[in-house]
Amino acid sequence: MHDVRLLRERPDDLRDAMRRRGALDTVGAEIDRCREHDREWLALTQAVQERKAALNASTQEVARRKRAGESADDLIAHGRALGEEISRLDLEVAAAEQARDAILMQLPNVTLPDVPAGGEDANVIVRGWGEPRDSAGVRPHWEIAAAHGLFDAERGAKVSGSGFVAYRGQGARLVRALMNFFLDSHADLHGYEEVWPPALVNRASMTGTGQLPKFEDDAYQIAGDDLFLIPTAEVPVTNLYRNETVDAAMLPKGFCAYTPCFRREAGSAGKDTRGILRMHQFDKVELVRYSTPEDSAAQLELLLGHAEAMLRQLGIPYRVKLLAAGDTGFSSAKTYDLEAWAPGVGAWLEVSSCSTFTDFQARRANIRYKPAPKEKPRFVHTLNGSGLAFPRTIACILEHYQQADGSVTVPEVLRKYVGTDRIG
RNA sequence: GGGCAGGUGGCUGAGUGGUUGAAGGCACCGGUCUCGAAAACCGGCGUACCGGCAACGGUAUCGUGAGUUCGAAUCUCACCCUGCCCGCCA
Repeated sequence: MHDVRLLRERPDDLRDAMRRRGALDTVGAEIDRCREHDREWLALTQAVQERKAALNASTQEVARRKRAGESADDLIAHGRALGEEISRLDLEVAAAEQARDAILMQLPNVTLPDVPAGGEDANVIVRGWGEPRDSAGVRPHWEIAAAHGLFDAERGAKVSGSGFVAYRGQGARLVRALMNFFLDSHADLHGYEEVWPPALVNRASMTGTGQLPKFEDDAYQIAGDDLFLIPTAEVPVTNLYRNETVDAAMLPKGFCAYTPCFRREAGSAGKDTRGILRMHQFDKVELVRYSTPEDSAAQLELLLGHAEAMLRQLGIPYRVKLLAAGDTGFSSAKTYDLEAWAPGVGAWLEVSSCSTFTDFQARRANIRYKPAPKEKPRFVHTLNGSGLAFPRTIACILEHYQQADGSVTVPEVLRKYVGTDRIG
């Protein structure tokens, strides 16, 4: 959610931000309508406040006269008429405000100056790490998994539907190993506080981080209880401090959390659907950071480094991609994707997405901090990134560490968690 | 899920439908006093929005939303949350 003042005072900056995302064609007219609603809201607000002041004065006079034992019938009639007018105006104010905010809530965040304008063609590979393995002779992860019984897509589909798998045997063990390895690393080495949050959240939380109202169709909703299955731990963890003013001494603050993630993936049928690359339910360890506005750019690099460390520890080659404005998510101001090399499918797989949301989420969720005891509270900046998403990491491990005999060498750092140095 | 009791400012805690944005206390800030501090005393002390260069003025705000009324913290309804008891459950 943007500050209304951006709309009111610097509409050209807002328009320019939408242009860099390639979204001006679709939202340009909306911005104009939004400004019109705002002007209307302002005029109506002033009109209704004037009448409320008059009514309050009249009411005081009624009270005074009653105490004095005088008649106030004329004022009461006057008040009744004013009250009716106020009721009408109040409805109009609310309508204008709602129309304005409905548009404002649907406008994506303004990207930072160092984010390239344009669509995905303008994405920039910032750096790479490791030697991508030659694809020749490397089987895709689903074949390896099938050979060793690591996950069961057929029965997952029977139990739940397509897009769900049951990890089994060493596959299930690998999931648990990743969970422990990631959480141990972030909590013990990178200084994050470990959180085990709720996996069902309410509407206010989903709105706070930007999933609602625009992307309601992407989320699973619980029938009968206005609750949603979380699409990422970002939602419950960022919303931990919703409607709070945090202690400035707490910043910067990092949380790491393992959760399953649930996504309807409406509209993405057929894309990357082989194996476990795109699931309705998957596991992820998420990193969430709160920072001051001044510090958030540096915090994003720090966060990115923590996610990268996981791939380095696992020994999986990857590259860092800075997303162009048009490819950057709705709430994000700047996003780096971490793409790991999967030689079996011959593709770079997005295993992490690290973003700064500036004050976009904090404004929606009303998360503030007091810079100094006497100063006014300011919105914090929120950041988050995967550290890492499990299924694609598993795909990369199975393919990168695949041996000629079809077995898979377990990455050094995972051996104590998996309990073996070889799968299959 | 059923029953009971509650939700008031940073905290605590009053509040007969009519100068209640809200007593009192604590905390906090400024001042007097003091070598300094404490105590005492005096004064100040929420937030958001609108108008104004500003001083300041206005509107809203007592869990949330609706309603009754000239006027609601106070009355009505719904919902949310907290505590306790019962039931159920890992």
